[in-house]
Parts: sequence; structure tokens; C-alpha cells
Amino acid sequence: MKLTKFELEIMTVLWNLEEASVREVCEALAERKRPAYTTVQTIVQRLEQKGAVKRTRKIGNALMFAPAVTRKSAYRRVLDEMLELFGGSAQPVVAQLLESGKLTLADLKAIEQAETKRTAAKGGRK
Amino acid sequence: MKLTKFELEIMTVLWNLEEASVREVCEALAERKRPAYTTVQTIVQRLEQKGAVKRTRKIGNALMFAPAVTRKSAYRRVLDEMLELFGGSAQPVVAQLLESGKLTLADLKAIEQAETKRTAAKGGRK
DNA sequence: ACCGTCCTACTACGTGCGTAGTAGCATCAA
DNA sequence: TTGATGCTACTACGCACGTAGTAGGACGGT
Repeated sequence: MKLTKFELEIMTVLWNLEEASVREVCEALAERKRPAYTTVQTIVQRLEQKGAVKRTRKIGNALMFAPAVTRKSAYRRVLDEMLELFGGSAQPVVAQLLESGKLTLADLKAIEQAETKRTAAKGGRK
Repeated sequence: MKLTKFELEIMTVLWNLEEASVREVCEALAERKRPAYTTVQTIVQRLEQKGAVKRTRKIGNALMFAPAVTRKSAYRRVLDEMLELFGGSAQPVVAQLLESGKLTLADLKAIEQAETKRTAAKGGRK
């Protein structure tokens, strides 16, 4: 189940709010790139068709929506997608991030630290 | 100038061969996912329109094409695109790569090494 | 009971992309 | 020279997506 950039933005709002109506999603979007209400509505509907969100209840006459997939799984999906573009190898990705300054050596060390702890704690859970 | 997955695959062939005809590109693609000759041709034409490849010369009646953009710049573009999806922060990306096993701690160390050397050598060129 | 407001459901449209067919020119072998 | 083969240029089509309008139902205040 592939999500587009814009769909991911909507999902991000929902992941943050846990549950929201179309209007709430709409208002959570930065004014600068806020499309028409009905546009957001359409995307939410498509997300529903894709199974990425589900209706939870009705408040007044407004439907409430909640994510049906986790942020993590969606991110994983995006990452995998991109790795494929890079021929499946992850090192170039990190190297490129470093080179363009998006990532510092300090960042790397920090991540390393966290990772060492994570795997040590659970031995690589589940 | 945005390239799609398929377009990037074609570009990869061209980056590897330096220069190639449509037929050569075609034959360089894994048989499993090799579309019709004319499909490849269409993509190459679109790449030309986008300015990603350029005609170099004619051999027999076949045109030769060469990349007009570097692999690096294209990769950077893809990365930036993806970072935006992740809210601009690179750490989660790396963390996710680690967690899914696409990247090991050893990989990280190696990259760190290389990076340390790289920046030391040139003091962060240009 | 009625009107305005808000929401949903449906429809629509342009663009990009993956896919490929066809017409017609070029080239090469016989 | 002529026929086969290969290449280019053009055209086409369906789907996904971003974008949004419209019709009509629901609800709340007066």
C-alpha cells in the first residue's frame, strides 16, 4: 500500500492527533500549502480506500478518522522504496546524507549509541 | 528535474555504460522486467525532454545517448525528496535503516571512517 | 417549521507515467 | 534495385494523483 507525499502529510497529521475530522486535518496543515477543504476530503477518502485510515465515529454530522497503519510501517515502506532506487544498498544513502550536510558525524555517533543500547536491551526484539 | 523509479533505472544503465543506444539500454535491463523496446524508447525520449540525457552521435541509423546529469546529483535529488517526506530530519532515516537491518553498526563505523578522512583531506571541499 | 451552515458523496479534469502500437525512413545484404 | 530489418517519431490509452466543484442531507438556532 503505497502513499504519496501529500497522503503522507495527511497521515502525519492523523498520527499526531490520533483521531481527527477532515476539518481538523485541514486546519492542521500549514496555511501556505493548504488546499481546498474538499481536496483534503478527497485524499482522506482515498486513504480510506487504501486502508490507511479508518472511520472511528461520528461527531455531529462529521466523521472522525484515525490511522489504520503505524507511522513506523509507513516510513519503513518509504525507505524500502527508496533503497530500491539506490540499488538496495544503504551505505550510499548515509554517505550522501553526510556529504550534503544533512547528517553530521555527531548525529551518527548518537544514533550508534542508541542502537547499541537498543539491541543490547532486547537482543533484537521479536 | 524529477526522475521516476523507472527513469532512474534507465539512467543507471547509461551511467554504467557512459553512452548507449536504446537497444543497448534495453538489453542491459534484467530480462524479468524488460518492457517492450518502444517503451524504453519512450522513456529515453522523455529523459531527453527533461534534459537528463542528450544525444551524442549516430551509429548506423541508431542514435546514441549519454547522461546529461551525474549519478550523484540525481541521487541527491532523490534523497532530498525523501527527507522532505520525513519532515526534513535525517536521523530517523538512519535509525530506521538500522532497525530494519538494512544497515549494520559495522557499516556505520566504516562510513564514519571514510567521512572523517574525507573532510580531513579537503576541509569540506568547495 | 425554516434557513443558513457544515459535512458527505459524487463527479470532473489536467498531468505525469508506464505501456505499447504504427508509420515511415534508413540501411544492408543479395 | 529491391526486400527485409531496424530505428525513430508520433500517437494512444489507462491509471493514479492533485485539485476542486456541486448536490443534497443533517443539524442547530430562531
